[in-house]
Amino acid sequence: MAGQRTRRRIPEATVARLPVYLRILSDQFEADVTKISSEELAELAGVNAAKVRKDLSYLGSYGTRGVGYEVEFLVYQIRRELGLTHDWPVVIVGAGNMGQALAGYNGFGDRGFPVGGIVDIDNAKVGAVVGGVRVRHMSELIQVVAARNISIGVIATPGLAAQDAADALVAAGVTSILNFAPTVINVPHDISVGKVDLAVELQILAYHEQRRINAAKGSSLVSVPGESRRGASA
Amino acid sequence: MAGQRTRRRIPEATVARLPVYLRILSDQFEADVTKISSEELAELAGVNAAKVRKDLSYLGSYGTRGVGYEVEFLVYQIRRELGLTHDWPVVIVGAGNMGQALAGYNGFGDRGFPVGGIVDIDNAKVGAVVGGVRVRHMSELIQVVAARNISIGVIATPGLAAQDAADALVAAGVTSILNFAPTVINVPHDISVGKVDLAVELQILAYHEQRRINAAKGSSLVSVPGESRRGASA
DNA sequence: GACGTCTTGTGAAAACGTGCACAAACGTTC
DNA sequence: GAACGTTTGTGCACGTTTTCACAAGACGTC
Repeated sequence: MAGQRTRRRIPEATVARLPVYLRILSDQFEADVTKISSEELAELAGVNAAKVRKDLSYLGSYGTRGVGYEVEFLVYQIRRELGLTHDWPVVIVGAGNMGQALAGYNGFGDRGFPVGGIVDIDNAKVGAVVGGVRVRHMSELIQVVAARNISIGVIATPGLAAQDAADALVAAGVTSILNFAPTVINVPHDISVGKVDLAVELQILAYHEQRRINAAKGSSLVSVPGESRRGASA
Repeated sequence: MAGQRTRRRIPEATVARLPVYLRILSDQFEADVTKISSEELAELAGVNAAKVRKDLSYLGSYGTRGVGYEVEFLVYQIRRELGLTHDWPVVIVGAGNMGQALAGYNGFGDRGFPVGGIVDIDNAKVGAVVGGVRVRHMSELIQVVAARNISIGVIATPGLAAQDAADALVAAGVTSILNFAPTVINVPHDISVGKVDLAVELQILAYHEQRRINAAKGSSLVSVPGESRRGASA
């Protein structure tokens, strides 16, 4: 417990996997499992055991050789490293189809990201209540952000409005943005951006389907080469 | 056009960026732009120009030195490579919050992925119409898939039901799965899986926020190190 | 307390992805 | 038709990520 500073840099690829481990470990803890080996965790996460060990080693040496990792302790350490020891309220920009779905999605608040506000530029949508939160007008964004000290914004607007939404979020003081709009947004270099693009994901799958078909056509002799499960994030 | 077979293997990282280029190029085409340089496309896509050129070179030598790329032709080539010359109907498993939002989201059908069916295990949900499609019972999945020759399935169930949904999809003959449930699913090696996990994306952002805070605390002297915009594909 | 079994933690190698830098190719102008 | 400015296509070096392989440490047993 030597109040250690987070000075080591965790590779981005590892950061993207830690949430997956965290969820699995939390589930195991719920199921009264008290310890787990890298092998078991790897199996559940669908990755290689060596990768799990290297990933966890960035957090520190929290395992016990010959035994494994203590589930509860690991959960705590990952949560601490990811900054999940407290809630991070988010503000959603755009109260359309997508924005409403996100606001109504419990998996958000349940995992420490309560919807602290939702705004839309369309007056017709203002006032409606989705997911227990009243939709406010875009012009009030800065107040919404300030009121709950929000640092994460979610863009759920149509593609054309995404850049304006990003600009407004940055102006309001948000420093991390999760973009659901099908547009590349431009932000200052010190703002973190995550992207979720449904069409892109489907098009990647289409490519694999296409290859499958081409492969089958190319030679009916060879057994299907086949793609394996792709990784996360991104 | 020497009916060239797609025998070269395109790196996964490139495949993930092609849809982004495609969208930008389509927009440019709509705006009557006829040619574009790697520099311009890179700027719009938020990536390095050399990367754009290398990515496009996997499709073939379709640029003209000293000039750039012909937008319309590039659009055609990328669409061909990604297998987007025809529609890929998808079946959605789970008609809850998320499933309904997805079914109602036009960006799906608009981009060549019409909702060919939606199923749920809950009889109370069967019969409802979302996004113009009637919800059918899970037990009819195989007929739904067969009827429209569907090869892509979308899992929009709660986490606990995701593995069952995946098994059912595979049994029904689907070969690509996009998983929105917060669970790692196990599938045969010749099935492609894409994953979209909102909580994971938010947790990655939380990590960056956390680091920002730690950095600021660590030394008030040093200027903010700051994370830059992260890549695609969640 | 020595031995055997188990599992971590980590160097080092291999694979993969990125970015620089420049020759080759194109269009234009004189 | 030569000279020039432009932009592609790609070899090469670099950085990151993955995987292997194994020494070091923990536990249980005799």
